[in-house]
Amino acid sequence: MERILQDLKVNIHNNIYLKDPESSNLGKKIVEFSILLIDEIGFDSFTFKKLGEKIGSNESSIYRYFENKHKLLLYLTSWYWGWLEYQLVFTTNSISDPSEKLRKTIEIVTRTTKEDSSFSHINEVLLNKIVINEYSKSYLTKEVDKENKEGYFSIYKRLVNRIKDVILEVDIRYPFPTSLASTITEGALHQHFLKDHFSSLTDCDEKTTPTIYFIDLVFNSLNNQKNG
Amino acid sequence: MERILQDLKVNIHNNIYLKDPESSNLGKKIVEFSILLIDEIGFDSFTFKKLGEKIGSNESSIYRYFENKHKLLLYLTSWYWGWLEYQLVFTTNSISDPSEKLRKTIEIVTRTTKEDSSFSHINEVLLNKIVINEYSKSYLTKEVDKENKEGYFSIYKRLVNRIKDVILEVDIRYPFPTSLASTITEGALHQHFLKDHFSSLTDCDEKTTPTIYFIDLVFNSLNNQKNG
DNA sequence: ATTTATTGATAGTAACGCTATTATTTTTGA
DNA sequence: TCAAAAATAATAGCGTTACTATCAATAAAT
Repeated sequence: MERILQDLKVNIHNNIYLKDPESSNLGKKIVEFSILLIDEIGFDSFTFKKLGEKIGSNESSIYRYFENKHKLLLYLTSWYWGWLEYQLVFTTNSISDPSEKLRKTIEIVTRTTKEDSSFSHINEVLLNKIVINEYSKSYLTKEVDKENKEGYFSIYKRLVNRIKDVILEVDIRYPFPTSLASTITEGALHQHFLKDHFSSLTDCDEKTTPTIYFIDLVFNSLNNQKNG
Repeated sequence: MERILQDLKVNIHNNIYLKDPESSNLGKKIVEFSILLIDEIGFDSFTFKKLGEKIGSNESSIYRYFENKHKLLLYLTSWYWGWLEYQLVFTTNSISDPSEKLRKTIEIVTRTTKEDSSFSHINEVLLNKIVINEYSKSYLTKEVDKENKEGYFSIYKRLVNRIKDVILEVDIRYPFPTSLASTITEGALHQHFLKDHFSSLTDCDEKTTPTIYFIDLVFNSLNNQKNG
């Protein structure tokens, strides 16, 4: 799997970028260092000018790859969800027992990324932190419907859909599989955020992980006689 | 209750504003029209200059009430959570049956605000929409820890804590009452957002409300023999 | 009626979010 | 290997944002 992941190129909707950042050294540096800089100063203070200074390149050159920092965030988060999706598919497709498969699925989606899988220039640990802290900002905009129609969120949607399918494999009669899938995905990010900044709003910590919480939550709702 | 709510003044941490907007006509106009304008153009495009034009007042005057638009958002969302908390307390404190109390609590927290309770100058219907679309932006910042220490999120935290207490009244042995409470609160906003913009990521719609989904989710987890 | 507080008007500044133009370097492919 | 093409860098510029400062005009309070 490690090898497969290393050779993998996440397929990102090509309207998100003006020029494919994977197609050049500068492009890769933009991606690599934008992750470091966004993690460091936050997306709100992040600018292409600062990024340019960081990589010894010019602001105007960065604009040839991405229209604006919003599109760059869409790129980074799409990459993250695509990467998670691959992990999900490769890890769970050999599991035949539906409950075991769901358990593993929840684990992959809700766990913290602990080590940089050395995927070339992309630091997945920091990218995971960025997704926790900034992902919501990519869709909480006035342009969300237009961008959704353009397909900018399709990888994320496909991921949530996969989770929904795994849920239904365990309990075909559960009435809210899609909402449960989106609750797990978004809720896990939220519990991680709370763990780091609002510990009084979560039971999760290093020991009681979001994974444990969500596995309990999900399996309590499935195969429950109340359904149907 | 209507009367009580009309006379109510939500108690907002006084470092959020420079001058209490409730203390003057201009202050009330700032609050009233900022809700309309943020709903109209979104928080990202919202500026004090535009608000000034809208209310026929000067940008610099608005700056005498709020340091910046971030603080104004904190004010509006704090007000919203305080208002919700009052509804919660007044509606549920007479309910003695814990399950019934929890059911009502979930309903209040997860439902859409349908009519403007004519609370003076504040349009709660639009404010509810603003909370759905913008609340995350108030805490997904680099300053969150400092602002949390200052107490800017205390109303929200108190609300989630109340929900946690109601959960524990139903099932004292449930191991994740705080996470469940924060999942309901944040998750409801998210499901409403999905319903409006990503219908393929939720089972909720006009008929199947977030309330129905969360009541099912919560009660499936409580009084479950697996606990303890 | 006059001090005091509030609001408005104007100006200014640094940074942001770009776009345009031209110069320089790097790549390529004939 | 040389010339054309492509990519990058440098510079400038423009409108807007996010303020701060100053001073004038009004309104409120004593």
